[in-house]
Amino acid sequence: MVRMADVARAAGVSVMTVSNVLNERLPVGEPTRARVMAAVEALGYEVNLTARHLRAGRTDTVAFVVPSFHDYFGELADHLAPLVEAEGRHLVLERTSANAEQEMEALSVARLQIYDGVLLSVAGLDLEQLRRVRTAKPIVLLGERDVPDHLNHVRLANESGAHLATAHLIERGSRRVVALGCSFDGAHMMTTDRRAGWEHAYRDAGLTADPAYVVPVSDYTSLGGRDAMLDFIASGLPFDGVFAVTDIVALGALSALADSGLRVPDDVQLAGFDNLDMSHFIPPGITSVDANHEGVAEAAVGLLHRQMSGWTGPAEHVVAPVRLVVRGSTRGGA
Amino acid sequence: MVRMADVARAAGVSVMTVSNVLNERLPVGEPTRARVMAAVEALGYEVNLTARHLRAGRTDTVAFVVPSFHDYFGELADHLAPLVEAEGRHLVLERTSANAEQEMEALSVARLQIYDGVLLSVAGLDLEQLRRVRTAKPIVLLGERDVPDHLNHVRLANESGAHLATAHLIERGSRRVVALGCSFDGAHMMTTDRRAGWEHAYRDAGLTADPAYVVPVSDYTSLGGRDAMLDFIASGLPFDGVFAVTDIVALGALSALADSGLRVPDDVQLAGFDNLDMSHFIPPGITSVDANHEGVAEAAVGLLHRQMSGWTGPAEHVVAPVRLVVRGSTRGGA
DNA sequence: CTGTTAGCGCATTCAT
DNA sequence: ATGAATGCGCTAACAG
Repeated sequence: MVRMADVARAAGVSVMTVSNVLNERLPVGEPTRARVMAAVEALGYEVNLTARHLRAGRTDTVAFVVPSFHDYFGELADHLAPLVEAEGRHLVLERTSANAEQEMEALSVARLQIYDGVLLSVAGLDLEQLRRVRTAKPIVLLGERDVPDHLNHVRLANESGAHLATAHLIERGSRRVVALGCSFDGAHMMTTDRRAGWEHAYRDAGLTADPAYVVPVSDYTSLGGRDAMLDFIASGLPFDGVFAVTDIVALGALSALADSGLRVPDDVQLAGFDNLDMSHFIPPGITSVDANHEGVAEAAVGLLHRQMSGWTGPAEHVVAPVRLVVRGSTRGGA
Repeated sequence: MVRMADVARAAGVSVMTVSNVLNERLPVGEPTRARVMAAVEALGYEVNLTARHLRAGRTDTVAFVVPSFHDYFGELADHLAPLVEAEGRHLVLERTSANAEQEMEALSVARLQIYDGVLLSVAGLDLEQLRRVRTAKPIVLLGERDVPDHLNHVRLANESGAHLATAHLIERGSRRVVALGCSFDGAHMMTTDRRAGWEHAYRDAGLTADPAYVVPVSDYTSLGGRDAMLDFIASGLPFDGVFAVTDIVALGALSALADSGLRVPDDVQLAGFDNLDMSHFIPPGITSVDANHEGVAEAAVGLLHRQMSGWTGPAEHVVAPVRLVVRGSTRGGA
C-alpha cells in the first residue's frame, strides 16, 4: 500500500503539503502542487479513507437502513441517492431483515459511528425500542409507525391516502370494499391508519363500515395477499371492491380474483397503496395511492442534512401528502 | 465519546484487557471479565469501528455495488445478504447509476479499501474499463457482460435460458416470436446472448429466425418494453409470441398487448427472463426463465469468501444454470 | 492471565 | 507557503 508519506518523499515535500494539495485546503504553490500531483499519478496513490475518518471524524457517507432491499425500499433508495449525492456524500444501504434485534444492532452507536448520518426505515421496531435510541448522530426515521418525539421522522399521510382510495371505490359504485391487509391493532401503525381511512370514507359517504371486511394478511407479500383474498372469497361474503394495504398485497389480490373468475374492475374494483412502478403496467393498471417517494426523500434528506450541518433544534415530524393515481382497476367516472 | 481507556480506568485494568474481553481473544479471568463488562455497561461503551479498522485492517463488511437499487438487484441483494452474514460480515449496497464514471469511482482503490470484499454488478462498464481494475482486494463481478480473465465472474446461462423460453413458445404453437429487447449488437452481452438463444431455438425446431423480429428497446424498463411492443404492433408484422429479454420488459409488453386487445396466451404467448417475484402473480402468470438468484448468490459469495480467506489461484468464471418456469402466459401442453 | 510498547495513515495545530 | 510534532482509538506482538 502506498501512503501519503511515499508520495511526499517522491515529490520531495512534506506529508502535510501532499495533504493540502489533495484536500485543496491551504494554498500551495503551483510548482509544488504539480510535483505532488505527478507523484500521486506515478505511484497510483489513493487516500486511505479509514485513516482520514479516524482523524477527521467524517466519512461523507450516509446509511439508509432498510428491512429488505427489494420493492418499496429499493425504489425509495433510488430517490434518496441523488439527493444525498448532491450534498457531496455517498449513500449506502444496510439491511435489517425486519428483525428487531438486527435493527437495534444497526442502530447501535458502533454502527452509527461509521456514518455521518442515518436514515432508518422503521419496520420491526416498536415505540419502546426506539425510545432507547440515544445518539448524537444525525438520524431520521422513515416509516409508518409511531416514533418517539425526540427523533426526526417522515411518514406518509396513511389515513388520508386510504380515504382517497376507498372514497374513489365507493364513488365508482363499490358498496362492500374489503380492507385487505388492514387491521384494528392498537399501535399507531400503517395497517391501522389505513383501516381508519377506509372506515372514514364509508362514514363520509353515509355508509357503515362492516368490521368483517377488514381482512388481515399473514405477511405483506403478494402471496400473503393472495391467500387472504382466496380465503375471503371462499367465505362467501359478498364484496365488490378491494382496498389493499400495499400494491404488493394488491397484486396478490389481483391474482386471486383472476383465478376465481372475478373480473377487475367489472365485478370487483381494486386499489392499492404505494404506486410501485409495476402498478402502471399490470393490466388493467392498478389504481394506487402514490407513496410520494420524491416528497419523502426530499423531506428526509433535508432533515438529515440540517442535522449534519450542526442544527440542534427540536425534532420534526413530517407527514408527506399523498395523491391517488386512477387506473383501469377502478371503473371510469359515472 | 467514551473510549476503551475510560472503560479500562473504570474497571481498574489495562486497555488491552478490555480489548481482549470484548474480542474474546486471549482468555481473561472471570472476575476481571465481569468487572470489564460491568464498566462497559455502566459507561455505555461501544467500540470505535474506524479505529479498529485502521489498526486491524479489516472491516468485516462486504459491498454489493449495483447500477440501481430496485427490482432485479434488490431481489438479488436479499439473497446475498444472508450468505455474507453467515460468514460473520455485513453486506452494504452502493449504487453506481449504471454510469461508467461512478462505477469506476466505486471501484477506485480508495472506496474498495473500506470493504473486505466487493461484489460488483457490471452494467455500465465495458471490457476495456474493467481491464483497468487492478486491485488486490477480493472482488467478484456479477452480470451478463464480457469481463477480463483475471477477475472472478458469475453470470447466467443466458443463451440456454433464452433457448428454453423460445423453444417452449414454439412447442406450444407460436411460429413468429418477437425477441423483444434483444439485439445483434456485439457489445451488449446479455441482449445478444439471449438473441442467440432465441435464434438457435428456431434452428433446432427446423424453422428460420427472421431478424425483423429482433426488436430493440430504448431502455430496459417496462415503459421501454411497452413502447417497443406498441411500435411493433403498429408495424403490422404478424406475430404470435413474445420472448422479452427481462420480466420488466415483458411486463411492458403485456401492457401493450392488453391495450391492443390481444389476449395472452390465446393470441400471443409471452415469456420473460428473471422470474421476478411479481411474475408469479401478474395474471395470467408470466412464464419466465428463473434467474437463479440462489445459485448466483452462492457462487458469488463462495468465490468472494475464498479470496478473503487468502486463496490466490486463478480467477474463475462461473455460469449459473437457469430453468424455465411455465405459467399462464404460455399455453398448456399440446 | 495481564500489562507495556508501538504504530496503523491521516489531518489539526502551531511553528517557521 | 511549507514543515514538524502530535494524537484520533484501537490492537498486534511481546514482556512479565
